[in-house]
Amino acid sequence: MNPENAHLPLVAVVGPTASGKSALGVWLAEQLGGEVVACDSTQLYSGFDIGTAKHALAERHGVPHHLIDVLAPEEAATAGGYRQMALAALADLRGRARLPVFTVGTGLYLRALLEGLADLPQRSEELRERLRHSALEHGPGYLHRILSRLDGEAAQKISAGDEQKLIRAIEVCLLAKMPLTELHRSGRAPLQGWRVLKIGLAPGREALYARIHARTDAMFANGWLEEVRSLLDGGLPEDAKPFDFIGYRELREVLRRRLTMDEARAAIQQATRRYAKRQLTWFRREHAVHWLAGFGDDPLLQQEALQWLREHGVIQGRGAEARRV
RNA sequence: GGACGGGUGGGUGAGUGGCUAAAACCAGCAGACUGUAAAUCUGCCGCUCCUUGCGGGCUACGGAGGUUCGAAUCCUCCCCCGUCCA
Repeated sequence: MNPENAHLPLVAVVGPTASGKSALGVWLAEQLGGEVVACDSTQLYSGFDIGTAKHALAERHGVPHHLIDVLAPEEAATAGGYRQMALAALADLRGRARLPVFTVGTGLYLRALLEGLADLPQRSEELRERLRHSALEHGPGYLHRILSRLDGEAAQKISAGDEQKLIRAIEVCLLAKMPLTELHRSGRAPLQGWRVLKIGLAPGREALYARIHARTDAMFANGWLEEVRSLLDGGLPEDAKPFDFIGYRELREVLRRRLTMDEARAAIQQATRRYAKRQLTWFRREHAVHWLAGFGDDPLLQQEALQWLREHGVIQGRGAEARRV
């Protein structure tokens, strides 16, 4: 087999927020000669550090991290864009014979990378604006009726209340001049040349929630509010995409004096709990995940993870040897 | 001590005689999701039984009685909370 196409191992650590994905990712990378690749829609943005739980340099233990701080706050993250960047990162790692260790919070992005995306038109802000406008004029149900006409099958799958998904579906149909369903049928291009090993972190619900609460408090103590203040003082528009992220929107409201710190804290903890739940729902459906019950910073769990990877052909201090696997 | 106002399901809070296991919202649980995904959306949400049905039973609107064919809704007394007057 020619090395360019050899199936090299790729590790993906999935799990809900605050389950210790980064800690496990760094540790595994250290043990196995790898580098961390973040798969997180929020860590993509530079400047938004505390609330997105980016590892500080010291916590990275010298392990290179990729796909963190690669977008300016004014830019828009998308699944397709992430896929492109991740493919580039993978090519780089392959060239240097390093093991990629993905830390995955955004399930959609991982799926976009591994399974590919159908070849669909990109979003068009102008078209979306027009659709939103006529939706307002014609009242509820309008977008759903439009989609039914363009693509009945897609309309059945999307709830009439889900404006965001309806708009994307309509947008695709109009721009491609073809039903979305048909475009989906033409298939996607899955990732080639990598053998994916997924490890899932599944701490108990109560313990996870407790961590979420504690982490929120720690973020507050680390000057999260100050970070938000300086982002806004630096001239960033209040409606920049990252201000939609959990915590950033609440702290923006604190600075506008529409929320007290205590209210913000409670709202953030709650939103984070719900987010973790949605992640769990998504990851439960992910195929072939090796689930470990606990947190990623637990040494015992780390050993288990390492053991499992070894059993599956990931070789310590890999590099040239791994190519022979 | 007196005068009002109020006590409703985990929370807020609608409901002033039957259409009410009780609006709405929140929380919670479950789920969907191929380019906004830390987003967006959907379902369930007192207990229980079965032949899982716009099905049956039980419990529920501070407490105890009462009126009524029927009460969260009306009456009586009691308890508690708030405001005001002494």
